[in-house]
Amino acid sequence: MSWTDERIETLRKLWENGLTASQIADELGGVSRNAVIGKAHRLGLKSRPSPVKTAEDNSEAKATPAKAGAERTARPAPVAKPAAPRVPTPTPAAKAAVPARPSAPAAPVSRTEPEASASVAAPAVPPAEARKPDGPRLVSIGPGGFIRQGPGDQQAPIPPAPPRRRVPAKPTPEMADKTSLLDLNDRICRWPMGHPGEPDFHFCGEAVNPGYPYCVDHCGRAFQAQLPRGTRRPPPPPPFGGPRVR
DNA sequence: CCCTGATTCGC
DNA sequence: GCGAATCAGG
Repeated sequence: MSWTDERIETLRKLWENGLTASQIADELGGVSRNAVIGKAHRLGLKSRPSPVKTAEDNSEAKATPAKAGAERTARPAPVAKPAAPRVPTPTPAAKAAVPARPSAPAAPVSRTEPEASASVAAPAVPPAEARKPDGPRLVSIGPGGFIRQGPGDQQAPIPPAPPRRRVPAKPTPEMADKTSLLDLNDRICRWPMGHPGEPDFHFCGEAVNPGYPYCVDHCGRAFQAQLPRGTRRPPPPPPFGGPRVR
């Protein structure tokens, strides 16, 4: 597959949005993570916190001859590589294929800049009960606070891990008016609707509550007032009948 | 092991 | 220019 203007633009956007190279590769489809990184560098997009130390800010680096030899300026032994066509690992099925990883330690929030980052970054996926805006019951009672549910009361089953998509997301008619990952900017609500990987996964798309990454409605869901100190929260139901009383 | 981005270098 | 191979840190 070639780098059309469109694909390059997508790459740019996603890269600057803080998505990982793998995610971008998935999104584009037909390219590898390496291809994305390579292209990004060629485009001059580089520089994002890399796990690998680039700058030799170590003063000892110069002072250590042995280390200097291992430096990548001169590659030691390129050597002949016989037949080692790297097996591209067909489909590691049990991987999450989310556009914006919920678990995101990669939370792009901290990627760009501590300050203005909050608005641009893809958000962590909100608590499960909040993902269904039309759901009747709210279980969250505030930041970090959740009412324990009884055993028979569980609601979110196991999210089956969708396989990684190696094919470009086809714009379907019914998705035409939905807000896709690519449509996100700091002015529209990025509240996820549905689950990443589902065919109709999209984002809210309303105008944001100024200063927040969500619209007014979803700000209300994302940022719930803390209960006053000393407020007793309803005790969780004892598991399986609770402790024996004697 | 998995992931990440960076770099090199044959094509 | 492209991207697989490789490196190196987390």
